Amino acid sequence: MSTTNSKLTPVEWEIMDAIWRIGASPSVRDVLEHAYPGGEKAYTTVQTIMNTLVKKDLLKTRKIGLVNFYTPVKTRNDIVKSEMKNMVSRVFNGSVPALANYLIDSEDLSLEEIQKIKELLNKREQQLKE
Amino acid sequence: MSTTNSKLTPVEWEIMDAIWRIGASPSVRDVLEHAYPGGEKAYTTVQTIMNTLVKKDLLKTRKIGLVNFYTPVKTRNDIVKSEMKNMVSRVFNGSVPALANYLIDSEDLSLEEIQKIKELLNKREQQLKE
DNA sequence: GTATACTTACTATAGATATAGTAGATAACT
DNA sequence: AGTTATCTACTATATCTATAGTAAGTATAC
Repeated sequence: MSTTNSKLTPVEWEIMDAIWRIGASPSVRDVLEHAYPGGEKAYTTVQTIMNTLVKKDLLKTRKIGLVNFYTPVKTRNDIVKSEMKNMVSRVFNGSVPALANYLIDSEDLSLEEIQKIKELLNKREQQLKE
Repeated sequence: MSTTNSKLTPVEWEIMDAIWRIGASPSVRDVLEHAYPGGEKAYTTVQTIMNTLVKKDLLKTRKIGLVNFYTPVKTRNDIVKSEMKNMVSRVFNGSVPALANYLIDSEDLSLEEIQKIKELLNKREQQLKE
């Protein structure tokens, strides 16, 4: 329920994404290697960001030996959901069809993509009709 | 073309939205009255934000007498487009159908909404088939 | 024509963001 | 056991965000 809306900054997204992708409880080192294999950020930078994510209640730590392991508190889908909700309410006045309308008009969808989306809609429609 | 991606903060959105709604070249006072009729923010706060929007190239000013009038440089749709592009690439791996899939699964669309969206898709499909 | 109101430009400040360094503890190699 | 690497905790700093105050100029209203 109470999604406790802590918006994620771009870098925080990057790091959360790495953690979700890893799919376990990685250490700072693990995240660093997955997210920035070319050394794009310093170890301590990643560490700091991960700790602010703990503060924001998006990660939990458990220490084993001297190493901290970070576990996501929320699923990616939880966060996506709240970002989308936010977007829809802020930008499309709360209307999903308005968003759909925008997408259909503005992104150039191919015929295949349109087809795919229609199938998804049909499937959903069937589900609803029970 | 070159959307010069300056992300808008929440308050900046609020204010830009007011300006777009007003639909002309409002002054600080105009915006204040439309966006915060209950005096939720100080005049100078709005003024400051509008000036940072000028710095970010989202507004242009023209002074008449001693009053500045602010004109949007971009349409709301321009900004929405770049935010959506951002969202899609960051969150849905660049795939609009993935977003569609998410929406169809997670927001509870009514049968009518589904119907409406299918119509939009059909229309678009027709257009494409020429 | 002086007091009042409104506007701008500039300044201030608390908090967040992004980035990273340093010190001290621990483990690991030789 | 001494050197080296690794990890945490803490600190530092520049920039941005959100908010607003102040000073000084210009109109307006008696």
